[in-house]
Amino acid sequence: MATAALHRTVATALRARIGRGELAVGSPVPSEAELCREFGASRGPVRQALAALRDEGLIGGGQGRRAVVLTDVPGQPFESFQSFTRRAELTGHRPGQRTYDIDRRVPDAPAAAALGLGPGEPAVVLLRLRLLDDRPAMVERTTFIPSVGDLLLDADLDAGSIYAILTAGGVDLHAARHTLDAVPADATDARLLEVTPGTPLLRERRVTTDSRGTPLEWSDDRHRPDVTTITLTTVRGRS
Amino acid sequence: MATAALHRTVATALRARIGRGELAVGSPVPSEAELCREFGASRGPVRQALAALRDEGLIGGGQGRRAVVLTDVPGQPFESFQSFTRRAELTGHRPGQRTYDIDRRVPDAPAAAALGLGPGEPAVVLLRLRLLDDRPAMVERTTFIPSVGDLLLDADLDAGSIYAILTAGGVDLHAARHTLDAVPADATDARLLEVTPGTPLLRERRVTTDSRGTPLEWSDDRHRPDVTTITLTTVRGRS
DNA sequence: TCCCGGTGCTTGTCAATACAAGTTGGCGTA
DNA sequence: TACGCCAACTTGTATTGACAAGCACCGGGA
Repeated sequence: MATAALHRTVATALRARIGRGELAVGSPVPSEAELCREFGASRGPVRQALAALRDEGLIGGGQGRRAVVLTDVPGQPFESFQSFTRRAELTGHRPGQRTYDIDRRVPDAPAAAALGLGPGEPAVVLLRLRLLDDRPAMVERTTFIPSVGDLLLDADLDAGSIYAILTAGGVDLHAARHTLDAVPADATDARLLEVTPGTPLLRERRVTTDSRGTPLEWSDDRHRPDVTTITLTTVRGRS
Repeated sequence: MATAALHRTVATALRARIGRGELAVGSPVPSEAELCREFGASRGPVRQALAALRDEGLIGGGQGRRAVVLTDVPGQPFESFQSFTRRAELTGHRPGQRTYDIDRRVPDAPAAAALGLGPGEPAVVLLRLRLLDDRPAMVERTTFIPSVGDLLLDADLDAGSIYAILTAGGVDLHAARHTLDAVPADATDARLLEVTPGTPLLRERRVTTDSRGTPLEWSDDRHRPDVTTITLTTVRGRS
């Protein structure tokens, strides 16, 4: 962290300017040449930084045209997708949590399958309710492989973000595959989220892997749609 | 299409190899040096191609480590997120559609707001049912700004993909912002999707913009969760 | 046997340069 | 005035070269 890579420095600076409104939505981003002069960099790192912002949907543009600020709302990149706490903070709300159960035991079949565990192999299973400004927002049923989950057994789960605990513990959360659909609230969902059974809930099932493709975590999250929604931006890429 | 850019060529070739299983899941991707030799390219374009696959979640890896194939299922990049037809084809299903209404008129308030239209300004409003293997899958309520929607008024909407018609007509669909939640089926949803009213549906609201940030299209899509789900992959980026 | 360290390979970062391709705006002409 | 063309600017693409940082493996020494 001593001296960050140049392209990260540029990207972070531009993100900050957009966030502060210094670069307003609709206004043009400084040209590559200007950014090169300002940061004393060559075009390589500057273009890397701009490509990152482009992928996040913050800026648009095209060949021959100056890039333009499209929005100042970041479109749920990986970190805020992974961490309820982070997402809440970014949107200006207060996150909370109530842990109902955490235990080391044999997980149910879908979890075992997603994590690639053989029958009878144990895992760390978690049931947690997430709150947004003290209102029930999401029920979290998460299963971790033992080497990851063991980091959580001794931690104070009602204190903060699991994501923060894991990354601080050196866990390499690299990619996640999400499947979204809608389900009626079952009895447990209804009780914890304080809705009537059958209420439509947004379900997000997810498996998170490290950079080698090893599954680390499987989760079945159910959102109260009047409290939390999922927003994301997609950008026309190469293909 | 005469001669594609080199980095696109490399990316497309690698995607194809992964799709065909030639590069199996879990196996290492050829090193940058090998790809340079194979395609007669320098490291720049090769690295650009690998970065694209990394963003799509197809490969993982890290400094000093060979990249590894993570999955052979592409994680809904922009195109397949935008086009029901494309998504269906990629997953091996047969798309269909029934157009119930298309008209030029003043849109409802949410649509007008999303498209930045003043009160009384007209737009092209569409109501369509999408089918997957002849089963009702999704109700599409889409509103286009006039310059875009006019391309559709004369087209045969039951023939193919709107996305294809628009891009062929030179429309610059660049980025989309999606908001996902769950709602109970209303009377129209229930009739078209052949479910009982109140059934939980996955709702996707989306505004698509061009590369300057001008809104082109607003849509409220409701999915039957037992027929279609939304899957996507997120990758830990820079930030 | 186990651990340590070195070595070579691989990816990450950056510079300087060159040309292609597209956009924008202004100038001159019809 | 209106149109078209050209010049300047901007981004896209690609090369070459260089060094840093991390990883995997193998061999030697304790």
